Amino acid sequence: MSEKPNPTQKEYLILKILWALGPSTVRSVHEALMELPDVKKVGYTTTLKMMQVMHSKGMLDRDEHEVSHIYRAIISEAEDTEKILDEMVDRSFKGSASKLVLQVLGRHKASRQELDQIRSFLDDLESEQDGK
Amino acid sequence: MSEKPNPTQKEYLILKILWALGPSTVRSVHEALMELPDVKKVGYTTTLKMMQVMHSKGMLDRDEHEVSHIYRAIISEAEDTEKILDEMVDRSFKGSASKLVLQVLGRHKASRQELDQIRSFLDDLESEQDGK
DNA sequence: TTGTGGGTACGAAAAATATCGTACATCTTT
DNA sequence: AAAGATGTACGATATTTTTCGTACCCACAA
Repeated sequence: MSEKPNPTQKEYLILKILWALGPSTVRSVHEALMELPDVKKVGYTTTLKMMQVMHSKGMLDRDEHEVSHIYRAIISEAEDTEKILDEMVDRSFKGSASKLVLQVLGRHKASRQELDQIRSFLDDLESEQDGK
Repeated sequence: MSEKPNPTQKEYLILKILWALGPSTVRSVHEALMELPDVKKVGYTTTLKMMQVMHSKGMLDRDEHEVSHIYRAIISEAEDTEKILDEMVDRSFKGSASKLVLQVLGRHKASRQELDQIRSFLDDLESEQDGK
């Protein structure tokens, strides 16, 4: 029964803005959208309609109490990230999370503090594995 | 005039199959596609056309030397993964690769060997930082 | 020679997305 | 009260994506 059509690319753009801004009016989203480089400029009603459709698809929630409605993404950025990461570990890294970790660390320099933080997290994981 | 329209969801499905199978004929891709759970069954010519369109969009490359052409994805799975990961670190984790690492490790259990592997990678990074 | 079983190409219809015009309602300011 | 500035709603149109039907090609078996 549940068909969950993932957001299209344009819809995803709106989601990202909503995640960045938090619950917002169509106006704010529209303006933020128009400021993004590389996005075609469209009229206000286009963004409005877009968000109305997303709402009817159950992607956005909205508070109609105020004159100008406040929209919020139903799926959180964290959930979205998690989903993508999980899928990536499975598919691209054949279930090996460490491969992904290595790749990420190789490409993005982390500070000494961050590295230490990871290290102590590893410690925790290991002692957990050793069985309490 | 390079407009790089990312693959749509259906197109992405085909890319994933191509990554999994390696260069293949439309027939193979179509069959693999039909075996996937949760995907609507469509006719062979649909998959064919889909791949022809992707080819004309420059997403797929093909060897027409043989009767039945062999298609391959132009962007590699690794490049795709990298792109997504980079974007994710920037946007979701505000540039902090370690946050992403922590989240991944927290959700996918890694073996002792894997953890050690990460650890030694961290060592390398640090000694690099300390200056040779 | 006449199927039959692959294949490709491709126009066109169907379906889904994206864009906009216009009608309407509410405030605020003149 | 009329004019502006903002907003929502929503039908229509435009554009893209997805799905097929059909025409054709070539090899091979009957």
